[in-house]
Amino acid sequence: MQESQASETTQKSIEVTIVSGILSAKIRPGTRLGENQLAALFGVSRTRVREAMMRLETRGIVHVSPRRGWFVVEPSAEDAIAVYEARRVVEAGLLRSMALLTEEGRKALDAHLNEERNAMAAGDRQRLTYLMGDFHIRIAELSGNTIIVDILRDLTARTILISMLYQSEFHAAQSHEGHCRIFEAMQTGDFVRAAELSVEHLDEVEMGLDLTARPDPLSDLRKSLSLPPRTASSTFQPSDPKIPTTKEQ
Amino acid sequence: MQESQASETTQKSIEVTIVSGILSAKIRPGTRLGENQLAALFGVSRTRVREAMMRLETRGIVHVSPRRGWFVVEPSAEDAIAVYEARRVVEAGLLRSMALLTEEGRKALDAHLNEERNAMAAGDRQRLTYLMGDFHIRIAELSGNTIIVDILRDLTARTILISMLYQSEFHAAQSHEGHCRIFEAMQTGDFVRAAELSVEHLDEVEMGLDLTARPDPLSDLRKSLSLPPRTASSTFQPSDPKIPTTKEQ
DNA sequence: CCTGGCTCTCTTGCATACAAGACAGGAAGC
DNA sequence: GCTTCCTGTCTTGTATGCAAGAGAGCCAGG
Repeated sequence: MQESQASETTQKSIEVTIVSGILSAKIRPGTRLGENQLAALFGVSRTRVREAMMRLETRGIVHVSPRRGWFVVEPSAEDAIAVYEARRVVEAGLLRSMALLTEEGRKALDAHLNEERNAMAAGDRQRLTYLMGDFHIRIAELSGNTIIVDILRDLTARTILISMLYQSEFHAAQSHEGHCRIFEAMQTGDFVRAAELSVEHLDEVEMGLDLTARPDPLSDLRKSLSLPPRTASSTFQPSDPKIPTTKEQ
Repeated sequence: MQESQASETTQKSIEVTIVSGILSAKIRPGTRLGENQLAALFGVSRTRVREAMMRLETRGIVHVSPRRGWFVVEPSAEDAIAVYEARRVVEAGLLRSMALLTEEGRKALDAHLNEERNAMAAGDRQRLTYLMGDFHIRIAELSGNTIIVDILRDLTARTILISMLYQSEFHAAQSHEGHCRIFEAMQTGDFVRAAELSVEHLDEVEMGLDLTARPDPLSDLRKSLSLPPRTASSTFQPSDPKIPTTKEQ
C-alpha cells in the first residue's frame, strides 16, 4: 500500500501493510522483518515498529526469535492442519448461522467472482491468490460481524503463508468452482448446504497441500543446531523496491 | 494470578494476570489500567507494560483513550450482540466438527461440572463466574486446537465483561443445567444436538441481559463532552488489595 | 585441511528522557 | 455568583541510549 511519508496515520499502517503484503502473497513466510529496516522504511523509530510487531505476533502473523529478529511465521504441518480446522469451524459455523442473503450481499459476491474470473483470464497469480482468500473474508463481511471478519482475515493470512510453503501448484480453477458452488447454495437460501460445501472446499484445498514436504528440507537440522530460520529475504521482492541494499547504519 | 516479584517470567504475566482477573470477574469493565501503576506493581518499566497493553488491545480486552489512559473495554450493546453471535458461530461450529468424546475428555468435563456444583453449593460467585466461562473453553481444549481455544478465551473474557455491565442477576443454576445438557449430548455422541444446545444456551444467556440498560447512563453525555469513561476504580476490589491508594510518584 | 576459540558486529530487550495533550483547580474579570 | 482563561499536574506518545545475546568470520593450533 502506501509507502513511507505515511506519517500521521502511521499508527497502524505498518501492520496493515505487512498483512496486505501477505494476503497478496508479496511477502513470503520466513521473511525477516528487521526493526531497523522497517523503521527506516516508515520513517519512524523502532519503538513503533516494535508495537506493530507485537500486535502481529498476537495475531499469529509474525514471531520473534530472541535477539535475532522478527520473522513472518513459517507454519509447521501441525499448524497448517490447525489453521484449516479453525477455518472449517468458523466458516461453516458462520454460514449455518446465516438466514438470508441480501441483494447487496449477492451483488458483492457476484462481483467478486467476476474478479476471480478476470484474474484467471489475465493469469495474474498474485491477484488471484489475494482474491481466493478474500472470497471467504467477503462472506464474513456479509454478517456484519467485525469480530468474525478479523478472525478470518488473520486465518486467511496464515492460510496463504501455508500455501506458499506446501502448495506445489495452484489450482485456481478448482478453488473458483468451489466458490461458485458455495455462492449458488447461498443464493438458493440453503446455508446448510453452503456450509457443507465450504467444508468440502477447505478440505479440497488442504488435501492439495504436500504437508510431508517440509518448508525447508534442512529445518530439522537447523533446529537441532539452533541455526536461523531461512531468511528468504533474498526472495522478498516488494512491488516497490523500497528496500535497496540498505546497509542500515 | 501471582503478584509482582514475578520477574523473569514477567514476559507475559501482565497479560495473563489481567485476563485471569477478568475471567474471574475480579476486574470490572472500565477499570483504568495506568501504565505507571502496572509498572510499579510488576516491577518493570512502562515499556513492557505498554507491550502487554498493545497485545490486550489487539485481543479486544482493553482500549486506549489518547493521553488519558488504558481502560478495560466496556462493550456497547452492539458489541455484546456481536460477541454472542461470534461465540455461537465458533462454538456451534466446533461441536459440529467433533467426532468423538474421548474418555479423557469425558472425565475433564465431568470434573468441571462437579466443580460448578461445588461452587454453587458454596455460593462462591466469583469462582462460579469463572467456571461458567471456563466450561466453554474446556470444550475447545478437547479439540486440541489452540487457535480456537485462544479465540474462545478472548471471547469469553469479553462475555464476562458484558455480563458485569448488563446482567442484573446471575442465573447460575440455569447456566449449569445448560452445560449439563450439552455434556449429555456429547456423551451420547450426538454433537449436532450438542451444537444446537450450545446455541440455545448462549441465546438464553444473551436474552438474560438487559441491553437497554446502558453501562453508564451518562455515557452519551460524557462522549459528547469528551469526558473520561467512568473509571470504576472506586469499585475495583481486587481480592488481594495490592493496589492501595498508590499515589504514583 | 580441519577444528576450536576469539572477537567484532548486528540484532533485539529494556529502561529512560523528553514532548505533548488532557484535565483540574484556581484566579481574574464581568 | 458566574464565566473564562490560565497554569500546573498527570497521563500517554515517541525517540533514543545502553546492555546483552547470537552469529559470522578470522586466526591460530593441530
